[in-house]
Formats: sequence, C-alpha cells, structure tokens
Amino acid sequence: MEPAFGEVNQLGGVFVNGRPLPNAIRLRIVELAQLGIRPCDISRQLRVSHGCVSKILARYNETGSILPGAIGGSKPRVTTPTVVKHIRGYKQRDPGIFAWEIRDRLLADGVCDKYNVPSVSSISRILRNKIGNLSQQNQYESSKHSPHPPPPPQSALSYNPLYSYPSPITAAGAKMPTSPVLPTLPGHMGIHRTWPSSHSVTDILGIRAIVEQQVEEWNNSINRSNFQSSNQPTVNGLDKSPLEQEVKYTQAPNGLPAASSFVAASTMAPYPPPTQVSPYMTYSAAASSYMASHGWQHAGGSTLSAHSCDLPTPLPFKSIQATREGHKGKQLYK
DNA sequence: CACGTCACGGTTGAT
DNA sequence: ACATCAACCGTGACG
Repeated sequence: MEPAFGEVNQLGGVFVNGRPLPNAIRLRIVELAQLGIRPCDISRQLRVSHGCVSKILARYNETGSILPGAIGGSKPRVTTPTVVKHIRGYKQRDPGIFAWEIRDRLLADGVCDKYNVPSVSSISRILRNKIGNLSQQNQYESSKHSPHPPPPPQSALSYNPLYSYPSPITAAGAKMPTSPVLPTLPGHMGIHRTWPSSHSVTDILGIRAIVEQQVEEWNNSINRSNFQSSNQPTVNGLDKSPLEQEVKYTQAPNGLPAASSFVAASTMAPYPPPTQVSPYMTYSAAASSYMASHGWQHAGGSTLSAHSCDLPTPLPFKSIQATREGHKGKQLYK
C-alpha cells in the first residue's frame, strides 16, 4: 500500500516513492524554468532531485505538458476496438449468446485468428464491463480508438481540476471568490479560474499563515470534489491519481510537505536579501507581471497557458497522452 | 559545478 | 478475486 507519508530525499524534499510529484511542484518547476532559473537552482529550491527536474523539463519541452505519464494498466492485447465492436454486434443480435459462441464467431468471421482471439473470460469481461452499459451510452467506441482515450466531454473537466487542485495553496486561491488584488483582465479570468497558479496568487495576495491550515482545507476540497474521478473508472489513469497522490503529499511527515515547505520558504522572505535566495525574489517579483502582462505567454503557443491552461480542448490531451503514446518508442526515460 | 542518463525500488491498473 | 506485467514514478549516482 502506498505510504501515507513520503520519504525525504537528499535535498530535504518530500516524495513518495513510485508516485509522481504533485502537479503543483511540477508546475513550479516549469514556471521557474521559464523565468530563466537554472535547473540546478530549481532543484535546490523545490528540493527535487535534479534528475527529476531535468526529466520534467525535458518532457515539458517535448510535449508541452507538465503532467506525469499514465501509470499502470496495459494496452488491450486482444480486445481491440474492432473486436469489441464485433462482440457488441453479436450480443445485440443475440442477447443470449454465450461467450464461447462469441469466440467461435470471432474466429469464423475472421475478426480474429486463433492467436489473437480473446479468451472466453476476456469476452465475458467485455460483455460485463463494456457491452453491458454500452447499450445505453455509446462511449466505448469513441473512447477506445486510442489506447488512452480522452472522452471529449470530460477532457476539459478532467484536465482543469488537475490544475485547480494541485496544491493546498491553490485550493486556497480557488477559495478566494475573486482576486481582490489582482487586476485581472477579462481575457485572463479563465486562466485564473482554471489555473490559479498557487504561488502567484498566494504571493501576490500575501497569504502566508494559512498555508498550513490550507492543507486541511485542500484535502477537504478534494474529498468534496466529485469530478469524474470519484465515480468513474478513470479515463487513463491521469484523472485520479494526480489528485490522490497529492493528498498524500500534503500529509508529509513533520507536517512539512514539499509543496508547502517551498511556499513557506519562499513566503517567509517576501523580499529576501538579494544575496541569499535571489531566485525566490526573482520568482515572486516576476510572478505578478508574469500573470498580468504575459497572460501566461499566450503568443508562444508552446507555453503553459497554451497547452495546459487555456486548453482549447483537444490539445492538452494530446499532451497528456504523449507520454505513453508518443514516447513509447522514444526513450525519454529508458 | 551543471546536467543528461539510467539502475533501482517502488506504484498502478488493464488484462 | 487474484496474479501478472508493462507502463510509469523520483531518487541517487555516475560520467
């Protein structure tokens, strides 16, 4: 079982072995990099191993996504969309058909050969899991075209929350009904809503003390939130785990989760002496203008907003799946 | 010193 | 219900 508490790396950062870093931290890594901070400094500031920083930045540069890849699962080996389609057809024509009959028909119709025909138990599972509720909603076909199908209507839903909840701070930012201080341009409203950019909001608003109690609030908000991850089998493993994992992260030992500790550190000295933690200052100082004037660098088209925040819908998903899809043969990581 | 790479021990989730 | 296994994870160390 996953440890409720993470481990501490050499830099003092908290991590959970085997699990991705929280999106809040991934996001900061990319943001800091875009602000010109060197990876080695990012590594030290966020207390994330430089190898990890390197990997996340490399992936971001390639895919435009800060998200971790889809963990777990396996590709359909025999129950391909075509096979499922045929099975459904058989079932619709003859609702009383047996799994072994379906198997025979798949062979007879040449849909499968003896090497790739699904087992009877596989067919049963398909009938149970896919075909059963498919009669009402035709979701399987559309979503099964790619191994990691982003159900279009859910894409925005499942994607946005990833950024709305990535950190306790963000939750707090989201709790702010409006940003009283931030002069938000109309064009940026959506951005703030969907991506409050925890640190930016907190830094700008000067929220400090609530960071810790936010951990609890944040957890509550996650528990309360019932976007599809709670009642759906998960789209591709990305919708559920990033949320869960971060709950765990916030419950790091010593009450010093990586995310919070970073924020705490950075917020402890809003205007730190240039000599010491200049990167923080650079970051904090730049944050407001970054948000306000750059609008998350809309123009670039290869930046955070373009890929992860604005999400004109399909694009982000391409990014999300790039890891398993596009990078399969491309040893981004082995 | 900075950083790309990879073995390692770990988790996850579809089959 | 359970086991398998291939995907992914971040760290830590090497070069």
